[in-house]
Amino acid sequence: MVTNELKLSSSGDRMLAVLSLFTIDRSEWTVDVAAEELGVSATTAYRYFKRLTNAGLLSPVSRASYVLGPAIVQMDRQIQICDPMLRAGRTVMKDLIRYATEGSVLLLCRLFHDRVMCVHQVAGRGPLEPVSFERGRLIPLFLGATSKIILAHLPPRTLKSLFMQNAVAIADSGLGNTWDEFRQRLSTLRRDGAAVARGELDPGRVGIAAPIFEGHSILGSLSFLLPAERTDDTLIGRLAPLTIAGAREIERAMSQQAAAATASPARVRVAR
Amino acid sequence: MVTNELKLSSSGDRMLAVLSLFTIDRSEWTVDVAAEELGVSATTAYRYFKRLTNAGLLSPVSRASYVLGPAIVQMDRQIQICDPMLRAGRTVMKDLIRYATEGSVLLLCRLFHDRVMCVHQVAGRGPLEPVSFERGRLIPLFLGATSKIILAHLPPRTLKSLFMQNAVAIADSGLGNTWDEFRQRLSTLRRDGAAVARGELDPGRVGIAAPIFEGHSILGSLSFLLPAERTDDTLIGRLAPLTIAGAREIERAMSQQAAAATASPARVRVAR
DNA sequence: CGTGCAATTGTCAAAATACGAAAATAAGCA
DNA sequence: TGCTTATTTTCGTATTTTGACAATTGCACG
Repeated sequence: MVTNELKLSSSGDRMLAVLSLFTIDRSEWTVDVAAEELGVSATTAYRYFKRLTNAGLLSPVSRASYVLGPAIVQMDRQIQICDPMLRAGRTVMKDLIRYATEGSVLLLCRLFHDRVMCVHQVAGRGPLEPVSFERGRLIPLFLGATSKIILAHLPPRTLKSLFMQNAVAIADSGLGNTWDEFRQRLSTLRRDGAAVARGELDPGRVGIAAPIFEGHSILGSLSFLLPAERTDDTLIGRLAPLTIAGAREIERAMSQQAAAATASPARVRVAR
Repeated sequence: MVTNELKLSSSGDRMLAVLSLFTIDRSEWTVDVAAEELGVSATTAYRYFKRLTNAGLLSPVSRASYVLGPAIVQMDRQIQICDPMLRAGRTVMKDLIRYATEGSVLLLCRLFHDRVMCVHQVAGRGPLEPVSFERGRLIPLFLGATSKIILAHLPPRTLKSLFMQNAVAIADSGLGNTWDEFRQRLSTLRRDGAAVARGELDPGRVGIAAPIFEGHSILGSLSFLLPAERTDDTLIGRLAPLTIAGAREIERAMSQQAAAATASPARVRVAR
């Protein structure tokens, strides 16, 4: 029988697996239940929880339950302040949003395992319909411009195995029914330099996404989300090059940061 | 010789200690340097980094460096959405901020080890001077109204050991020069139900803080930060009871949440 | 202010694995 | 292509981890 549980060979991995139990749907765990879920004894589960609590990654709440802890909030702040892509992206995005029509949003996203995560979001002028793809949320690699342009730049062997395991999802999202079709579509995306998708994630929105690289490997993407009713091909034709240019700017800013960091050891000046 | 390094007896703890290497001042680490800092072999450090990277807690960046990873952003979102105190606090704070003068801020803070962390912040109307105590940031237990009101409600034995180890910091922050004075001041704070401090963290601000409990143990505090020039005793006299009432509301909302969660297993309904 | 029940922390020997050193690969870079 | 640096493997040994059980703590409830 094939299980889709991750094979965890070492004890350290098992302890970290505790963290992945905590999801939005199940945000509180008791030690007992977690022990059962993980397939370890209660004693061991208590040990894991204690360590994670000491590290601040978990925090006890009333009556024997635990939730994710404050160290996460702290580290998130650190990422906000220090993460190279986020730092570079923030500046560029603040600038770029001015070109957007009312009700638009800019997203900065990042590849994470086999999905894509939004790490920053800048809203434009005007009333804003809610964006379902908010900061911290994961979406599949096959849905939306944001994801597709990242997908298109994954290494061939990764693509092959993704295709094998997700043929249905891939067909559903219009990326082709055969491996050859799939390869073809992605190749086109790469040539165009940007992906455009209509209403794949949020019904009322059009997405335009450009890839962000570090060296030769794909890191994430920068995308415009525009209100569908006010978006035609002319607008897309104008904003696509802008998005691509923005992505290049982010890359440039990142490599400059990296160079500066090498010259004098990486220190960001901030109030502590 | 006394070292102030944490004694880490187990391997799991050592692995988690990797995470605490990452600070705002040193947000990028190479495996080699981290290995040296942790006092483990390079091989072991590679193992730790690999595990943490698999869990998404770290993320490689160019040229052999690592930074905190995307799982943290994801978990932070989860906390934003699910954390009982944050959920309860958000609602109450949005309401409460209306009572504040221009340029005010409301903070929701939480005890974390021997410090206090801001977990949520709501700005009032009007131009806002920067608040140094922003979300995710830690401050000592002895500085500012926010901290002092939490300190005042720690269990006696904790207070005793805190006093022993921080006599200087405590004296500096006006909490007393002797154990008896210290006890006296804290007792007064407890009786008042709220702490008031002027310019202890940000020079131009006055803080009014009320404690938030869960059961009998102190969890955190709710505080108003007001612009000092527009704040007199009359205003403080009005806002202090409001702050206290807000804290009680948060407690009530939390216990209601907990009750609801027990009735039907804890699930928060959110778009995924 | 006990009493009882659940939560949590020791104890200990067997079993698993983490450890470091050195060698082997892989990955940039010129 | 070579060269340097980063990362993974290998392997025998020492250390930890693990789980069953016992002991203890800590609330909640009367």
